[in-house]
Amino acid sequence: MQTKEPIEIAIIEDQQTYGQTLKEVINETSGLHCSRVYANGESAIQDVPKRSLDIILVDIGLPGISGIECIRQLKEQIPKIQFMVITISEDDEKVFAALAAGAASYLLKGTGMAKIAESIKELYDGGSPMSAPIARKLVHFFQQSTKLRKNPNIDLLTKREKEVLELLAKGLMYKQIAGKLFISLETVKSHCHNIYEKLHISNKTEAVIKYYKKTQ
Amino acid sequence: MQTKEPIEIAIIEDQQTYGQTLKEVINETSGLHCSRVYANGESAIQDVPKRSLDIILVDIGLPGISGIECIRQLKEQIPKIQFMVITISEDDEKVFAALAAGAASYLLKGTGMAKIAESIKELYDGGSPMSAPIARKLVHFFQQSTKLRKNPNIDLLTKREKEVLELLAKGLMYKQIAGKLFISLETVKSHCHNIYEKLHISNKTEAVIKYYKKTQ
DNA sequence: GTTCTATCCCCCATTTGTTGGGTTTTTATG
DNA sequence: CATAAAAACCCAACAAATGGGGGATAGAAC
Repeated sequence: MQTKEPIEIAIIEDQQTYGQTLKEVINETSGLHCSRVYANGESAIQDVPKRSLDIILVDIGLPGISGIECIRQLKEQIPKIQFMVITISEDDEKVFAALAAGAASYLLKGTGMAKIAESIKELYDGGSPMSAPIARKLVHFFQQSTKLRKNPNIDLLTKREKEVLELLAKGLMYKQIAGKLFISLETVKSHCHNIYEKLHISNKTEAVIKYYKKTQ
Repeated sequence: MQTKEPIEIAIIEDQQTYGQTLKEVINETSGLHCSRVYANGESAIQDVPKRSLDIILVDIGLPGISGIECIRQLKEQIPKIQFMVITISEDDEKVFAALAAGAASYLLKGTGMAKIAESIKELYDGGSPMSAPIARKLVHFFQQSTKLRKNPNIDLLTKREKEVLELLAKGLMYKQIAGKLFISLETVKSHCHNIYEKLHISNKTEAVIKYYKKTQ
């Protein structure tokens, strides 16, 4: 069981002490192996493509090129490498930028070393370990982005009208909607007319815009 | 330290044995207290508003009203209650529906009891504990939803065509676009025709949809 | 019983999309 | 620089889709 290949790890961290500690802890953990600690993004971008790595731990507050930019570039070149951010900053902007850049895990500094080692394994096994507040941020983001009910007008629509709106938003023509709902073209027109009135708009395009805007 | 109020928990779970085990484990954990196990969504919806609860664990595969619907209704009535889904299903549809309905935590059945107890505390403290594959799904969703700006077709558009598309996406009519860009209606038509061809679509509405799909 | 919803119909104007021309300006490139 | 290609612009005529204004009917909901 101990004989299989260890997970190959590198670290990008400008604070020598912390980076060194991380490296030591990783190398003391069975199944994990860390060969390199890069002190900045530039050297990592230079060197990483020459190595065969599974996971890279990145601090995002680096001098010079930011950890986020570093992830973006390396992820594009070598998509199979997974990135774990380990940092102090937990402001939304950084978190979302890091994830958008390709990070799959985000831990706050302060996380215990044992937990970090465990998280590395979890990441390798297809998870996305997050510190508690980060996970919550993600869930919030998701909930916002799916919350369709921001538009109070939309509640004024009847069931049927909502159905029609959905289909409009898929790009169907009146004729196709009629076919799909087994009603006549005239009925579709009526429904749309009512929809437009209730939403205070005047055509299909605006309806679609309204529909997609609320999904923001 | 042990003197503060315990976290008040209820469970919605149709499988008696599992529900009972959960309850017992919770009540054996210091700081946690579970008074009720509801066997279905209906009874929970009836009774929960009368209690003062912090967290509800929900199985989504319930007879009758689904756990997801149950969360939606209760969350609307009492937003401060936090929901933790504990279920076997890990298909995207269920996961996303549950989170959209208001769940803040999602664990797969199979998670150890100790881990569940720990996760309850984490949830109460503002985290969003997720089983590994669920967390990864969320991250993927996020990355997709921010990344879709890679519609290669859109790069085929000329500068002017992009301008026109922008205005289409704002809901302007051809006539208005013509006015705004100081060109004739016929020119707008031409541009649109070319846009539709390049994007492999056939009308304004689809253009707007494509536009909004890529930008967010 | 009145109101709301869903369905259908007609007529007519407007908007949009297609086809098939053009001209001029800009850009690329040999 | 010359010239070809691409982009931006314009026109017309027609077809299709859309939107507005009238209706009307049946059934459900209140």
